[in-house]
Amino acid sequence: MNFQQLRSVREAVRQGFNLTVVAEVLHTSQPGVSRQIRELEDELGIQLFERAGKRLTGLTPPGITVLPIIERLLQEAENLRRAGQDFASQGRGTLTIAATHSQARYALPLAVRDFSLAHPQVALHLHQGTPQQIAEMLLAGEADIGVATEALAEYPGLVALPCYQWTHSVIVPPGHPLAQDAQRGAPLTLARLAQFPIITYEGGYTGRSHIDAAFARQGLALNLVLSAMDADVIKTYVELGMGVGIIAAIAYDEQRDTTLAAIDARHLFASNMTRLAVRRGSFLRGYVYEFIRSFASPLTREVVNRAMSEEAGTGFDI
Amino acid sequence: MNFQQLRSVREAVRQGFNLTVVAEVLHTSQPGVSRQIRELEDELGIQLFERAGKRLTGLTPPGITVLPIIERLLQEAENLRRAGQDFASQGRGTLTIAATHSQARYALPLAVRDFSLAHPQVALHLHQGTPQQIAEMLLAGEADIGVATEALAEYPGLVALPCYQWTHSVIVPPGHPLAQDAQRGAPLTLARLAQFPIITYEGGYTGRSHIDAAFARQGLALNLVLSAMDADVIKTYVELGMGVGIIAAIAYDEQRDTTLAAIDARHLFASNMTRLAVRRGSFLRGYVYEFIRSFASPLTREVVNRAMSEEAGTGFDI
DNA sequence: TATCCTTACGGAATTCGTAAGCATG
DNA sequence: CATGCTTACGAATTCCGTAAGGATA
Repeated sequence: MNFQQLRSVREAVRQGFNLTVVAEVLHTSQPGVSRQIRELEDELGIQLFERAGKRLTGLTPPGITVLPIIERLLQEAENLRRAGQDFASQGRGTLTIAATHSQARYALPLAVRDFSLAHPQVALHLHQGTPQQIAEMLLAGEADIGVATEALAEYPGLVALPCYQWTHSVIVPPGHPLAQDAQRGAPLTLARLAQFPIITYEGGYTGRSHIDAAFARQGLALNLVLSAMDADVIKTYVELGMGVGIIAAIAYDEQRDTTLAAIDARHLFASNMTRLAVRRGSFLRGYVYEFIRSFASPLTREVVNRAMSEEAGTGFDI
Repeated sequence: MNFQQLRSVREAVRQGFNLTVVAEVLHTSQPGVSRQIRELEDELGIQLFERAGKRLTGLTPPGITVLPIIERLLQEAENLRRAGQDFASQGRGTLTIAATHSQARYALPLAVRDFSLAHPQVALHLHQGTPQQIAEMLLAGEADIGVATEALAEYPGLVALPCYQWTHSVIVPPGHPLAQDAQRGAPLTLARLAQFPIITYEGGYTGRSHIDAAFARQGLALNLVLSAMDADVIKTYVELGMGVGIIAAIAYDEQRDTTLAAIDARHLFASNMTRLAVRRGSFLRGYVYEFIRSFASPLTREVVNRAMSEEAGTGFDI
């Protein structure tokens, strides 16, 4: 039994049982892969793959049982290598953060700047994507840390840690009827909001689910004129007068956004929990803990380790 | 990175950093072991072992961090092999049970007989030892299942499952004053018991702790004339009139033990919980689950799996 | 001085890629 | 007939054990 055999099996499953592709991915020859798999099957005494003639078509029941063990083995091997690097490279290394636009733009900058000052030797990579893409990157080991408000807590392969809570704000051009309401001290209601065309986040992004839920609960129709993946785009169209924006409160900056007025809307929509996730079972290099800590100070090394060793919870957004 | 390197490191720690011994244990040459370790250190880029001159003296901090990862890797490799055997050998195989004398003699026989009838292809091994030895055997992978009343729940590396509760009985020769008390209907008390020389289990065995605790709680001195590791020995000396025996109630059989009288003592001593333990993270072959089930029917495969995936509890005897 | 680890070296075994063969959609 | 897996074979590499060397308790 050796690691190359295990890699071949794992990759064969990932690549849809096409050994030619596996060989390319593993930078080796196709007969080599074929042999690795056969040798492992022989040593274990079981067929791992269903075969239609010569082609592999899927996993056998033993293969299904054994695959998780193989994946754990390979992950631990990866952990070993990382642990080595962590000690050997005295701070040098790479930190890959996968985040949604909102997080990358409004929540992460301070922590990222501080980290990069404290660890000039660490190359930072900031990837953007949907919450689902972020989760996939973490699971594939392509990112060390994921940050998003949605979805992360629903993957059992990930450990999602609550970072901070935030609420929505409504943004309008100055002089907009809603701005006048606010100046008169009239509290904003969903019914009033429903009278205007709305611009907000794409479905599945940045607390959009809570917006839909609030309108649905009161039986109101959301007159959505435009949806976008980030607050900057939303702001632009609100400035153009296309409608009323609903964005994360943290995305509005009074100093900078002088062409817009913000109205607090925390009483209208359920609050959101932004979570930071890592892959369950990963070895985290020392500076990864430090980044997490500087992003969300309650998340000490101990807290993170405890969460990682706990059983996968039910995990849904608050 | 390969498994032989990992085995060498693990064994070096286990054998007290003596590579000559490691080589013997691994059936290879000493320079081979030396090289395996050096190569792994080179590949990981860190020293795993402290060296005084040429001799290894202990683990470095990186070594301490990395050792648990190595142990997990090797255990998963073992799991993989076992899973293979489980499918390949269609029922054939080996089941090693480590138990205390009491369990082997009084609790296990029925389950063992049933199992051996149901699985004639499985070679059964019944090892006897102290609870500590049983735990060590499980941790070392030398036994599949451990059964004991003491200690097992205190090892975080083990998963201990409660099987059944039992209490103590007092045994005396017929005609003994205590037997006469019982015939008159006078309930047995600790104070009365303290008037006689006592024969019971060795410290650390079969509920002995609860016996000591009961006497201590009432400020009574236990007049221990003899202690033994198993009920059969105790019975023998009670028959000889050397003293009053305190044994597990299950160890007295009215049919067989005609030369002795038993007096229920469940009201005097805290009841005991016999536990079955397996190593945390082990792959259990199908028939292992079946044996567990037949020994303690509430312990279904699902119950066992759930317990194994739970976090290590505080774990002390009830 | 006995124990224990490292280095050096040569033979053996393993490993791997290329080329050819064969089955299947 | 193109795709995809297996078999065959030879070269290169790796692996491992023996023998010798050196440091330490």
